[in-house]
Amino acid sequence: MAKRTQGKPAGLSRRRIAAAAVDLVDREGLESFGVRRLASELGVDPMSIYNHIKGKAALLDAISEAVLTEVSAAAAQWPDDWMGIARTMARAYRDMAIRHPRISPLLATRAQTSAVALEALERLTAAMRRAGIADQAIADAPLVLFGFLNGYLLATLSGNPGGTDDPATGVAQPAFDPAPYPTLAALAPLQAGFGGEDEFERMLETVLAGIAQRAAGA
Amino acid sequence: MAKRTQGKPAGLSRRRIAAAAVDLVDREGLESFGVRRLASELGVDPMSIYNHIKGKAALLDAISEAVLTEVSAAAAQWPDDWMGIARTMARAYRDMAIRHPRISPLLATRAQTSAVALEALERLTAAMRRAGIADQAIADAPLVLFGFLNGYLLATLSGNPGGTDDPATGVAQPAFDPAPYPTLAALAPLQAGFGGEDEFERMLETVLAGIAQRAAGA
DNA sequence: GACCTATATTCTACACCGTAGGTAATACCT
DNA sequence: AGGTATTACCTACGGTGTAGAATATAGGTC
Repeated sequence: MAKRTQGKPAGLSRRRIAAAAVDLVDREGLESFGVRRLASELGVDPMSIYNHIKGKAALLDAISEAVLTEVSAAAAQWPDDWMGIARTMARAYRDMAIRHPRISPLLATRAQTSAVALEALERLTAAMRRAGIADQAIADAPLVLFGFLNGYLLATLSGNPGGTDDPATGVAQPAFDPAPYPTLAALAPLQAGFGGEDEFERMLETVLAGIAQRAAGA
Repeated sequence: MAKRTQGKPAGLSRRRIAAAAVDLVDREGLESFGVRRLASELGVDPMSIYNHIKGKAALLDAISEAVLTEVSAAAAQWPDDWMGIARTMARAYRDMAIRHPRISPLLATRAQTSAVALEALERLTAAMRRAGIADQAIADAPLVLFGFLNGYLLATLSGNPGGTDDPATGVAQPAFDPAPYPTLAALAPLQAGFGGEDEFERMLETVLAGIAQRAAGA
């Protein structure tokens, strides 16, 4: 009966589990992700994971934390002006989301209170204060910026503006009847770069312009 | 053996199922929602639902569609100017999200290609064209606006900016160590109305200002 | 009215899920 | 060397989505 291998160390750790979970979700998506799939990926009993992470919800938190850490690590040095900081943060955030398109919905859904997130917000708001902007405008800015980022990335990374297109060929198909929506149909060609870098930069500048205008006391 | 009641009509329909699903998610949340729960709510066998809606994914689509219809029905009459239309749409969208806070994550996550959604976008973009705005700015506007709306509502409706507060008393608790984040700590009082109407109006105007500035050819 | 067919409903069954509770083997500290 | 805490595993329970088959009603055709 001494067939068991129970106590033998499997080298599990919160870090290793989180890394494997990120990989697994990247490969197979959030839908099919689960404790048991992850355990079999790690060659381990499902229950072993519970010694390091309390449950599935905590597992998802660990995934969020792991990819968020990538974001703050991305920018080696930060600009001094608040707009530069905001731009750098937004781009690093988008780069991460593109690296992990199936994880980014998690970030948008779950409240962000981790240390890395708070550090980033502290950096941005401190720079805005240095620039002499009104406190209320500063307090509002992060929610406007990250609200937009989350919503925009959610929209562009999972689906497209009506219809399926082939990511390989990049050929978009309208997939809606153009007759009742003449303006949308006319505008469709301009949405060719949906989710692309140029589009992102345009929209980011649009949002930053709004924040800047309010910062200027408009 | 003639105890079965199988063929007896239960009065199911796509509409009735969707309405019950909306009610159920409103009451008990998305986490616990499922085909079986919904079926027992309707006093019906789980598989009966499949005669009207193909599966769980289609069920979630039906929920989205149902609440989206509320949005377009909300505005009795629309302004003529594009900013007025955008404001009206944004407010109706927020009202719906507040009525169904546990459903709104669904809208942000799933691509919106339903007729009601397209109609709304057609109305907005047509008004912008009438105002003589450059096509690229028009084409970008909906994604900026609804990106922000989805991200903002996601953030405000499920959780708050770091820490739990009691919705009854409305007393917010920072719940993060203020020492490493002096600016955030100083700004915390200004986030008292987190998720409130005043805050929403300020941020909506911020985003609209950005769109307007680009519309003006900046 | 009598028959036939399409459709709505239910039943059964399967593979999977998250996780509570209990047990064994190792690692670490004294 | 001995004792304890940690790590890992096993078993089991109640839940899930849904494929497949059985059955009773509704509606059209003669």
